[in-house]
Amino acid sequence: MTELNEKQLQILQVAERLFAEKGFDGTSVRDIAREASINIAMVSYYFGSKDKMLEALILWRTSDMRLQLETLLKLDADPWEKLEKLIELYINRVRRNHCIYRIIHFELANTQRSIKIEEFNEVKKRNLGMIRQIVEEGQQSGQFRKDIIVELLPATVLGIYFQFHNTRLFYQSVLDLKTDEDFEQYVEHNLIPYIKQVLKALLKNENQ
Amino acid sequence: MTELNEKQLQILQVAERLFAEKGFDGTSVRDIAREASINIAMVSYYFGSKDKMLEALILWRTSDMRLQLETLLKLDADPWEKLEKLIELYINRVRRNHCIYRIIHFELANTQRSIKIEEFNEVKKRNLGMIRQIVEEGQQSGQFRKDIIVELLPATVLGIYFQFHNTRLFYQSVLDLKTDEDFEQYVEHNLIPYIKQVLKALLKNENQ
DNA sequence: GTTTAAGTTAAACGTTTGTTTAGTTTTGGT
DNA sequence: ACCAAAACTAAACAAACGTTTAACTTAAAC
Repeated sequence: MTELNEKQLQILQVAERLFAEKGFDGTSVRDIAREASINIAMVSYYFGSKDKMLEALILWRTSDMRLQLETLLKLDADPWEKLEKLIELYINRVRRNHCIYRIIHFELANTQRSIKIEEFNEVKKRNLGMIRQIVEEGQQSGQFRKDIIVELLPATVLGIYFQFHNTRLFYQSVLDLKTDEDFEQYVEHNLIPYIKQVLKALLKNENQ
Repeated sequence: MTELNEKQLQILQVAERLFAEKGFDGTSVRDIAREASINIAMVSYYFGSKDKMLEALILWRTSDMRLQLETLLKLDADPWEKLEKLIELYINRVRRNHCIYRIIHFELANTQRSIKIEEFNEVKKRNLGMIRQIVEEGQQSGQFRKDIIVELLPATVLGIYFQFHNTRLFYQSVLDLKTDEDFEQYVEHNLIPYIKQVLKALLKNENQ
């Protein structure tokens, strides 16, 4: 895949939404064609097959997914401030790309489907390296504790967020969040601060 | 659905594994019939349809999923000990039932599929009530801090665990976990202790 | 031993699936 | 204006899908 033209992007956008809503196997090429107002044959014409379209979709999205951590690193701020900004960056990226995240999580674990995700993993490794730098800064200044498994920090931030979304119906019932707006408001004003609180508590050096 | 006979259980067990591996839409009735060594028609004969079989599967599994929290509550132990036991109960249940959890998370969020999960939510609410009791115990003895959003504690425990599993390939690469055994060992000796550490840090009353 | 119901089967049902074909329209360079 | 390449379409393709049918076997009851 060299370059994507306008029509291809239009198809991928529709496909992304439908795959996230109904799953890859639950979405037919005809569904995509109908909603994208194109002919069924265009999928094969542009991407070769439905499977290759999924690969193109993942490739397209992941290439755009690197965190803007460089600027964060260079920022002359308190490690605690950097940590907050870091969490916000992560959550915002996930919120913007929640469709493709759903797809990747779902189809990746799918045994029979073999998607190329080396690039996806590379992005995650890069981001992990930057997190490690921020954590080490905090450790050197004595503000963060020493025994931190940095690798598990992304899983903590994203895990809490995804679990909240995946059990959405339960939380809407328990927390009395009637509308989608209520739900997003809770994420903004309660969930994200909670995630920050969790990481702060975890990283705080008690011996200081 | 009144009672499940041996054959029905055999079918559901195979279906559970395949749905978890390949998704509901990615698994055909013929796949299930082949692996369960039964005739294709038996699915419709016993359950009515493929969809109703999924409902029966979820109903069967969730009825068996209540945490044994009652004994934990009555235990005359330190709140910190109870917290540890609580986390172990949660994780162990998820590890035992990880297939049905995968299915529920992914098929539930599926827009077009309308599965009855009131019972599933009821179980979760019951469990949440018990967690609240344990937390309140710790708060009354002054060991836990007061401003805890109890509702988000299950999402924290399960979220970290699921995220670790969902991005398995990434973590196998980053943490150099070559075999399945290595992976499970890491969960046992690193991930679960980490989750305990997270919750302890979060709940600990600093003003004590 | 006969009867009745439940269990089980292979085959066929009508749809829907992803993909291809063969033909038409549009586009852009000369 | 012409032509070749690209874009696009309706129709058809075989394969796979979930489900139903009708016939057959087994099991239990009387």
